[in-house]
Formats: sequence, C-alpha cells, structure tokens
Amino acid sequence: MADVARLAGVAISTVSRALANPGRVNEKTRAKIDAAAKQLGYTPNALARGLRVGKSNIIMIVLPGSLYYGASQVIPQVLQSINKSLIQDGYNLMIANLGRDEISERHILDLAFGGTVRGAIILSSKLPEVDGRSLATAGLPIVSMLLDMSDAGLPSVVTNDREAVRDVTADLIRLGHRRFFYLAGPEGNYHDVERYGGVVEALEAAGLSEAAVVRSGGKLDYQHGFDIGLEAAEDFAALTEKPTAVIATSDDMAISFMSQIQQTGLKIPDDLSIVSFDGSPVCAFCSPPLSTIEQPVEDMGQAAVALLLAAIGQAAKQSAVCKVIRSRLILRESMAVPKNGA
Amino acid sequence: MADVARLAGVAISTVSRALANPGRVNEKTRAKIDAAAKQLGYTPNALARGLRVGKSNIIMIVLPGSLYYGASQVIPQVLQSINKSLIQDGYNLMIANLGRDEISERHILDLAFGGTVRGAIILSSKLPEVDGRSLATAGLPIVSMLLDMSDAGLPSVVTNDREAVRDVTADLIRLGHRRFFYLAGPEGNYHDVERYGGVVEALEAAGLSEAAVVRSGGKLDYQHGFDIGLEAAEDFAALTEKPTAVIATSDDMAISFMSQIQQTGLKIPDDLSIVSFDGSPVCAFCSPPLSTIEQPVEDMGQAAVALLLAAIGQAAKQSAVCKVIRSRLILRESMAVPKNGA
DNA sequence: CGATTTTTGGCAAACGTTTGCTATAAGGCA
DNA sequence: TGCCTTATAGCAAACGTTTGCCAAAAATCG
Repeated sequence: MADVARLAGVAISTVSRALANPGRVNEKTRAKIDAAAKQLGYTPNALARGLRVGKSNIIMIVLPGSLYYGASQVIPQVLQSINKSLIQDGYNLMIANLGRDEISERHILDLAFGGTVRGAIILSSKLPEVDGRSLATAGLPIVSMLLDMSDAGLPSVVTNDREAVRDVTADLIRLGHRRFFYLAGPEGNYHDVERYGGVVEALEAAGLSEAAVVRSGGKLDYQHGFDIGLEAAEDFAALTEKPTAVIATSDDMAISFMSQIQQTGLKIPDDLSIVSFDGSPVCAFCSPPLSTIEQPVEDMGQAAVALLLAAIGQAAKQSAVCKVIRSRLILRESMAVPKNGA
Repeated sequence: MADVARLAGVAISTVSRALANPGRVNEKTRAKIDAAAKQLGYTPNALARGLRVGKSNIIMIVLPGSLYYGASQVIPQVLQSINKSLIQDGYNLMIANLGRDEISERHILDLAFGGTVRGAIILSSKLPEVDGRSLATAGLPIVSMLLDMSDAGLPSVVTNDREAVRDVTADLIRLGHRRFFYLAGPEGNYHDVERYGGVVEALEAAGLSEAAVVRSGGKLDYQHGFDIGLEAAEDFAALTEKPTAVIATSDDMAISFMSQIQQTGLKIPDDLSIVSFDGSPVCAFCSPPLSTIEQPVEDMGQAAVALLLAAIGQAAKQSAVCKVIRSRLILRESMAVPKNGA
C-alpha cells in the first residue's frame, strides 16, 4: 500500500480511505490512486483488513452430509445462488460440512469463534455444540434454510411444504383417489412432519380418515432416497388392499419406487398415480414423466442471504422472522384418474 | 490469549507455542494450557495468525457455472471429498464461481492476490486473468481437476476418459455394432476431444473407419445435457441409415435422448444400445437401466488435495505431474447385441 | 554438586491494514 | 485579505497473533 501511495503521490492513509471507504476522498485523487493500484497490480490484504476491522467477509454454509446425494440438485443450486448473492455484497462463501462426528462440530465452532467467518447459513437441524461452545452463542448472525427454526430465534427460509402437499393431496382426492401410500423421510424430521401433516389435513378436509394413508419408510435418511424407494416397493407389494396414489417425499424415492413397481406389471398412472418432492429436472424424462413439487432453492438462497445481511447490518438482534417461499407443483403424466382396480 | 496465559500461569508466548507449534513445549504445561483454553472457551483468531504467518489456511475451489447442473452429482461429491480431505490437514474450503463475466474473474483474483487463500483447485479450463493480474502468476499453488493442464505447468488429476471410451466402444463392436451415434459435449472441450478420440481409436483398431460414427451436438455446454439429448433425438430421427449404438458424453444427454427416442417406438437395447458418462446413481432406475462410465470423483478429489498439499509443502515448483484415476464401466441392460434391423 | 540440556518467561518487533487525531494546504466566498 | 469549508498529510495506535532473542528457571545427568 505504501508503494501505491508513493506512486500516486498521496499519503498512505489516503490510499486506505480511497480503497475501503466510499466517499471520504476526492474523486480526482481516487482515480489517481486506482490507476496506481492497477499499475502496480496491488490488491489489499483481506486478512489484515479483517483483523483490523474485527470482522471478516466470509460467510459459512453448514451442510449436513445427508443432503449431498440424490438427483435433486439442491446442494449445487443452493451453493450457486447463495454465492452469487453474497458476492454482490463483497462476501465470500466457505463450506462447512457437518457430520455426526465431534471433529466436524469442533471445526465449525473454530471457524465461528476464531473470527474466520462473519455469519452462517445452516441447512442442518442441529447446531454444533461441544465443550461449552455453541454456535448459537458465538454471537454470529445465523439464518436457517429449509428448516423453520424461528422458534429457536433463528431467522429462517422455508417452503410451504405442508400447504403444497395438502393441495396436491386434495388434487388426488379430486381425481378420485381414496387410498394413499406415503413414502416417508427420516421419522421426526421437520420435512417429514410437515409433509405428512399436509396429507392428513387434506384427508380430513375431504372427510377421510388418517387410515386412508399407509406410511412406508421413516428409517433411512434422505441421502438413501433410492433405497427407500426400493424398500417401499416391497412394502407396497405386501399390501392386500392397494392404494391408488403415492406421495413420495423425494424424487429419488419416487424414481426407484416407480422403476421397481413397474416391473411387477403395475401401470402408472392407470393403476397408480405418483407425485413427489424436489423438482429434479430428470423427472421430466422418466416414463411416465413424474409430477413433482419443485423446491425453489434459488429463491430460497437469495432470501437467506438477504436475511443474513440484514442481521449483519443491525447490531441488535431482531425477532426471528420466517420467510416462506412458495413451491410449485410441476404436473406431469404420473398423476391421473385411477382407471383400473379400486 | 493473555487471559489463557494468566489462568494457566504461563507466559503468553508459551501459550502461542503450545497452541500453534507441535513440539516446542512440555507435555505437562501444554495440558495445563489446553485446559485453561477450554475453560475460557478460547479459540485462536485465525485472521491474526494468518496475517502474522503470511499465509491463510483457506483453499479455494474454482467452479465453472457449467458444472452445476444435471443429475451427475459431480459438484456435491467433489466438494464433499475435497473438503473432507482438506479438513484433516487443517484447511478450509472456499467456493469461487467462475462465470463468463469479468466480475467473477476479478473476484477470484482478489482472493488470490489479497492473501485470502493459500492455494486453489480449479475445475475450469480457463485461468482468470484481467488487468495484468493472472491466477497463474499469483504465486499460488494450483492443481487442475478433471482437465489435464500439466502442459501448462499445473499438476492435474483426470480420469482415463480416452481409454475408457475406447474400451467400451470395443465392447460394442464385439457385440456386433458397426454404426455409432456420438452425443458430443461442447466442441473442442477437453473431455469431448478425449472421448471422441477414444471412439475413433477403437474403430480404427477394429478396422472400421471414422465414417462409422455420426456426431450430434457440440453446440451446447454440458449444463444443457437434457437439451442436447432432445436435439440429438431429432438428429437421429433424420438419419436414413440408423446406427445401432449410442455413446453419450453425459448421463443427462443419454437419459433425455433415450426417453425421447423410445416414444418413436424404438426398443432399447434391441434396436439401439446406449452407454454414457458420469455414473449418476439414477441411471440404475431408468428403463432399461443405463450403462454408464463412472467418474471416480471422490478419489479425484482426494488426489487433488494430496497434490495441492504437496505443492504447498515444497517451496520450489516441481514439474507438473498428471495423475490419472481409472474410471469404471457400470454395465447395465442398455447395452446388448443388436437384435433387430441392421 | 556442578555442568549440561531442556523448558519457560519476558520483551518487542512484525504482519498490513484502518482510523482517529491534528495540522497543513487548497479552494471558494464575501 | 480574511474566513470558512473541504481535502489531504502525517502520525500513531490498534487488531491478535507469531517468533526471534536472551536470560532465567528447571530438569537431567554424570
């Protein structure tokens, strides 16, 4: 920086002000300084700035291992949209994987308490906590994505899962379906609770009882979506009275389930309608094309960043809001009026 | 840190030595210091350390936008395996998207020249370069992944694409196929050159001419894989003399192509065999299940990290090696002896 | 017990910025 | 010219570490 100052013929403090602050310096000298910096190929040292200012420009995204697999593309899309939004405000994105091991937790806490990161976006239900240090008490702005954790004081961005699944169940009822098969994610999981709740609400609204839906799965995590579908196909085969509509909580489940069930001779959608979650592009090319509820992850990413930057902006912690992004049903041929049987 | 020193009853310099360096302090006092640090919930400030030591512990991964889409899961798997490997050595992973815009390039250069990152793993064919600053001259250890850039002096990790596609083409020839349809990625792209080259090599080895293969695509980037497959289906329909085997350079292409082509009444694999690239899990559940050449991205990630850490370790730049990870053909029903026609 | 080695204390400089301060310089206005 | 406003210079402290140095203390050894 001293070199730049010398070349531009100004003081070192002026260079600093020109480069960091916006309006504190005359436009003419700023131009001179910029030119000098460019000529020298000078780039301010981010570590030094961060140290001096007491805050970094790095945001960390906490990803549970379970999100990594499957055709749904949520991870890449989330990362891309979040990174894009962050960059516009001069922030960088750092990845932090959260596993079941204490090491990954400790690692995340080190990042938080060590001043490396300025804020966090978490896609996990659990906040790392070990040895008395907890991410919740790190004094770090945090927003939760995918899961509503506004009760715990974290601003959150979620989709209207419950409503979406309620609507699509109502659609199925309207088509004439009366018996349902529900492919569950991990038991007790936020998404599973919401989605199953939506099914039940729709049933009740139509005067049907919860007995109209058979649950399958619930043991495996979403990352084993394909396996869940396969097991569900076995469960389905064992049923004496077959449901006519399937509601799957991920595209992976739906795809493997459908593939398996078709080999037993069942026709989709004539014998069985299927709808699932996530909006994976590949669903369009299944046979038959699969109806799916799109997760607007890009919008969610943007919203999460907006919330986080707002939280960074204001010192005092506001009350936690929960922003709901509407998901969208992509209707394809896998959903139809039940033709055979019943 | 001063607090920790006081509580442990030692000097501040001893605390520093105990926490940062390994062997410079007695085991007993180190334990005392660790206990004090834990009790106080102390975490060393990474920015300050980085500033003082002159190097950060952050590695940046440069991702081109084109990699983000599709069912192939390369991005998540690469990120996960790289991050996992890095953490074991105390490094963190930062994401840097490389678009076609100058802004993203400038951003990456700022990270490199501003001392934020210690090294980079790039999955892009182009090194950011603007205003005389270039990533190549940032004095940063860099390794290239997916693309062989050892000619340009970058240690690289790639798969044996050419060989893999040569082998599978030879398999197809052995099954009796004589006319081929090749779904290309972007023209001139490293992968496309390698893979197409493999096809031609296999043809020549079997005494067939390059005329035995019809190319389709080449205009769109891999991120539009599904579209490429759809267009290819049109191209295929227009052919008077139909090939009996398809070699697709991504699973996305193969999936949409197969879906489309089946609607014209063609049977797979009886009328047409298909094999593709990437090893997406979803291929197992296509109808028929799709043969695909698995990209061992996790191994590649590990290897890339190993290479990078080695480069960081030794000050002087060694000659650039190119590490080849073997890919694996997952054989499924989409490849068979041509039954009809011919 | 004295000699030697290992460990620690204490000090201070350094890393590259930012920022508050005062003082000087430049420019505009009456 | 004198006064006021605005812009910059120059200085110095601060951010939280690491690290070289030397001296002091402790441990080890013969």
